[in-house]
Amino acid sequence: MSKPPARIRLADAAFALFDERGYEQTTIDDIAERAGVGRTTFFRHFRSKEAVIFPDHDRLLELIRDRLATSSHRTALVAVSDAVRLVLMHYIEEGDLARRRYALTSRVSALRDREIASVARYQRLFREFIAEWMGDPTEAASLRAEIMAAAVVAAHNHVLRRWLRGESADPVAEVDEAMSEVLSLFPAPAGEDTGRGGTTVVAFRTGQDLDTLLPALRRLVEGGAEASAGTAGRRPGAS
Amino acid sequence: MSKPPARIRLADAAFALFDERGYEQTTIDDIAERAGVGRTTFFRHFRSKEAVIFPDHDRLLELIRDRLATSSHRTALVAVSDAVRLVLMHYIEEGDLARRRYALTSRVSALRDREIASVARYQRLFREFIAEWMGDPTEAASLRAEIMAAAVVAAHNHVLRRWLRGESADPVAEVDEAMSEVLSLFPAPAGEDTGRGGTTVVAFRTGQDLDTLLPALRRLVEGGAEASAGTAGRRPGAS
DNA sequence: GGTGCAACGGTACTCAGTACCAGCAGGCTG
DNA sequence: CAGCCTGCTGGTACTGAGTACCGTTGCACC
Repeated sequence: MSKPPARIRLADAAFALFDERGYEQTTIDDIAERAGVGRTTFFRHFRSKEAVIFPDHDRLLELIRDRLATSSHRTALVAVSDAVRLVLMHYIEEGDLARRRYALTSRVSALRDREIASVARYQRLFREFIAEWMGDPTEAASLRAEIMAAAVVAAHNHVLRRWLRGESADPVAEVDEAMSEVLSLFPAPAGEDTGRGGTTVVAFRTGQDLDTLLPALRRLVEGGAEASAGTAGRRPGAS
Repeated sequence: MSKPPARIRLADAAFALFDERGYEQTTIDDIAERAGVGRTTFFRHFRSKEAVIFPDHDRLLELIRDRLATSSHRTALVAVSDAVRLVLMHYIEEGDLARRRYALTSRVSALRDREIASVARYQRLFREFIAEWMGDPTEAASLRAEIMAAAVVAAHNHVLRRWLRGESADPVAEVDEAMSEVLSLFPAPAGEDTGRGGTTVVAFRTGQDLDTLLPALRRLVEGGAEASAGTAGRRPGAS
């Protein structure tokens, strides 16, 4: 009966004590004592009290960075929505541990804040990747990259939280659905993923009927990418 | 020459010292001493060391809650994109103070994390408002609310940061633009803000030309909201 | 003057996190 | 075997944030 390594014992002890007495009511001394190690050893394995319950976000962040760097997707958004699956997978592999952590972060605001800060780092990575990928330094492109990254992360979090609450039996399928929902929000620029000669229809609402606006539609299609992109940002329904 | 109230003196002293020595290198004792008050008084005015430099998010959150509760906009997203302006306005009114805070949060990760956590609270409020407003408890609606809230906040933050960096002369106009960009991503359900009899065109990409898909388009338009909503999530370009 | 009250200062405490030092087991070399 | 290096460990002492409590001061109002 050889004892498991100190790191494992500390994590187990921490989770157990947090469950028993709550997070704030548990001191590092308590954790170290139950794990049968000295206080110093705790800080040798974990940077802080909060770090005990969180996964290694830095490593995961690096994993994602690599995945993005070597990705060969058609658009930045597809690459990112693919990479975000890594995060979901990581949590799923943790299984019950992830759920216990969720129960804690739901109750303790300090932990919730920390979780949110971690998520923000993923979002930032995505934003930078998208912006770089687009290679378009304009303001509009930068804003678009920001919104895209936020949408991907929000969709991921939504699915993840559903799974953590036990509301989802198949989170992988759900995240696929959620990602295509996000992708559908951001139609790819014309002539990019489809070959030339296709048709791009831009979404809008209008009080006119289809026949009335058909000529304008034809003009847009024939005008190519620039013309259709030019109207994408406006909202004809409001005029 | 009557001294300004202790709260102001403390905040001034804190900002000055943070600039001089850096955030971590400044202790509460330092701040209290420079402000000419006792250490106890510091904690009587601010809950923590971080709280000195942050605005009163709780109050602002309440302001926004009220604004949302009394808003009479056509869609939840419009109401939210309107309410988020309050946040921007608040920062703008702070003027130079907001910029000094930004310089600090950019350097000190603990402060950045705290800022992010605050922003997440706004986002959560927006998400809950949108979800409630939609009154649609389905999974798809819930996901949509989450993404909408994230997009609004991302767009706001983008404009705000530009202004904080001195890259924007007219942030109010910019946030208006950014919000209509967000609104254009989420077309309103049919028959809601436009009267009946209008036409809804759903965005998609296809390899076919306009004439080929025109019949299908007519069927969609005549089929009404359900039919068009049914195709909104798919991506014909991928099939 | 007395009373209530709000803000203040001081002391003492807990606890997270850091720095430093000393011990100890195992492997490797001479 | 002795010497030595290395990785892991425990202990002690310190700094600094945050809390609890208590006594004091200043001020308005009666």
